[in-house]
Amino acid sequence: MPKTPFYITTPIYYPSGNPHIGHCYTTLACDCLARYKRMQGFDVMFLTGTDEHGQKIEKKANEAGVDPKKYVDDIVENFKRLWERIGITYDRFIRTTDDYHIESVQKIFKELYDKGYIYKGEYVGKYCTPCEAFWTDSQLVDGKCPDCGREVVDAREEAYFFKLSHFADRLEKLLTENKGFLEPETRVNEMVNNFIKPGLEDLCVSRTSFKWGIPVSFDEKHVVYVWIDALSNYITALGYMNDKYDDFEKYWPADVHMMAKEIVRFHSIIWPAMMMALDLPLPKKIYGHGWITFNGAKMGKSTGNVIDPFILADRYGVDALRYHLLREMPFGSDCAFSNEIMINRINSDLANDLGNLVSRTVAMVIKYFDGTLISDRESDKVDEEFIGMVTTLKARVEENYDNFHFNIALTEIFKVISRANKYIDETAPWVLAKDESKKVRLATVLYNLLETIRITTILLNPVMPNTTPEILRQIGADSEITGWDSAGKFGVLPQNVTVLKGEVLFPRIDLDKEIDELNAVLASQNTAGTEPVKKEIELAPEIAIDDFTKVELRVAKVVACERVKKSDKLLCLQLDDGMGGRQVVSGIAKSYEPEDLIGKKVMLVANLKPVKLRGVDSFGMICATDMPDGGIKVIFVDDDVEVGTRIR
RNA sequence: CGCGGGGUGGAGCAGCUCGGUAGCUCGUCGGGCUCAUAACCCGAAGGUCGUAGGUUCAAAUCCUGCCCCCGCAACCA
Repeated sequence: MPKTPFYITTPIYYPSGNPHIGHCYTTLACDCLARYKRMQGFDVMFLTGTDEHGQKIEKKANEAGVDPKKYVDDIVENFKRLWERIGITYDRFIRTTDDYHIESVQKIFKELYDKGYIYKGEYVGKYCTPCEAFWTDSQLVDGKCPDCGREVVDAREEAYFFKLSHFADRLEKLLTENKGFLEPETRVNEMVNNFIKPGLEDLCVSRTSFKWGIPVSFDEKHVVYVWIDALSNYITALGYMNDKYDDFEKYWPADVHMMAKEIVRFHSIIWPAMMMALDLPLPKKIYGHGWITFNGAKMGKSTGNVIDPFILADRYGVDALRYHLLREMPFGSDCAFSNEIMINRINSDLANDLGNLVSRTVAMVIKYFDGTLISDRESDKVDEEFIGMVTTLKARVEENYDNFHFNIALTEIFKVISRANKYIDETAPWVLAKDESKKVRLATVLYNLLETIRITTILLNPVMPNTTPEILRQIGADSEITGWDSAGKFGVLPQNVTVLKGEVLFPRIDLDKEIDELNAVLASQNTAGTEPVKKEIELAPEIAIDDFTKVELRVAKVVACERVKKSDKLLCLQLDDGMGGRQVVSGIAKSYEPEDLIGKKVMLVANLKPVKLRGVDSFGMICATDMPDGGIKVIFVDDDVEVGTRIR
């Protein structure tokens, strides 16, 4: 009987910078699922890869003075190195710069065009030259570039559009009626209310403003923009419209696309619409997990809180890292990461409970039976409840693995491990050992413990694939009795099993000492990183003095200030500018209360063209800086300076 | 009135659908055990279940108002 296919994907990651622990979770979750499904006997296809095109990479490569392909080649190697380091068993790695992918994307684009789902459109006056960006009508803010606020020009730029709007009804139906298509379910409302109900706009799917992308085959001045290029990877990697592979029929539709929550939107709206347009089956499930946060902030390079997964794996072991991430991340929400949490988790679960259980059990078999149990058995009433809990564990674990509740599956497993430790106390083998007539009973107790270890270890294998074989070796479990199915049966180990003393599986970590050492490591990294950081500051093009004097900066005093209604970020300030006063709206409400500003003197850009923000007129702007933590600091002027004074 | 999630002992969470002893993990304190990685087992302390009302014999759980936090959307000129 052929195995049932199971297709699982991570997003393809954007190699504009090196991978960090945030990337690890998604990939680990997929890896765990892939290993689990393989053990169950599925024919698994586990795909990951990199999304290598786009303006940002083109720009970074230019800055680095290298060819974009060369630039991504190096970073992609780092991704692959990390996956190897943490034991990721992907079956296929796709790069959007791979020839077969390029070929397929061009064909897909053409197909969509031929079917009428892609059409050539044209903008008038919606191109921001400095930003090199196109904007649709609704994206413009008061007719200006939403990124930089500058005027957009009437460039008649052409671009191809995908008829996303055409699929709005079907998408809404898909999201709301097909329970389980998008999980966690809370995302469904977000998508429907925020994107579909307000009206889906057609999607711009080509660019002429940069070259680092896949050319549109029938119109070579365009390159395919990220949506069709990147999302298609899930089918091109199977050989859809190319000859490189021939797995599309076998694996499509995907069983699950796994990803972090911020890209759920693209996968639950644009991607299914593309499938609909191509008349292909829809993926079975989109799953958006939470973020790993550090002091409440998302893990990422920009916030400077990156925890190097290589360092963690080196210090604590790959399996400890895998276990920690999968154990801590709850379904649907974020999980806080800190070294302290991780060390405590490793100590209490892995060292104290699991490692110690194996250690003490094996030690007793060696001590009381020279390593080989006798075959006679004598059960007792206390065994029943315990064994019952162990035999039913597999079903509970499967249910949770299947639903990506890795944390709950692990909790269930460790409940049993904990119960086993208690069982030792209840049966007190060291007491039995003193009485020769209790020898059979003693063997029974130890056998029950070994079986419990065997079963829990098998169930832990997808999460801790490096350590579990060693545990099984220590308890004398041959490979024939470590299959997934055997985790549902109690009594599989030979009655006269022989155990082996092994290394300590998970050494306890001294928390205080370890934190000190980690801080030292981080400090040295930070010092090492200081120089390059300085170099990365990129100045805007040089200007002449008269360019600067075009900007009229004047001192103004805040006389009144209030929040702008229905806005989180905007304050409306009444300024005394020495020329009759004016109103300015400023996006600083997250960092300042209105009363913080009243009476203060600020720098006013006095000759800025007025705009309307959230319906409120703003005549100029006040100068402020962005802080690294996302806050804003207004630049205040010394109180001695007269209102209205020109600044230069 | 944009949509949604949440506020439970020191920390992190469960319980809320189907009202009735507030449970788990970590931490703290005390005890037990000695097979084991100073681990393991037991016990204790510690909670106005955000807040104000309402329904009820009875509310963490149902209803209403309010406060606060978070995500998505909008908004930084």
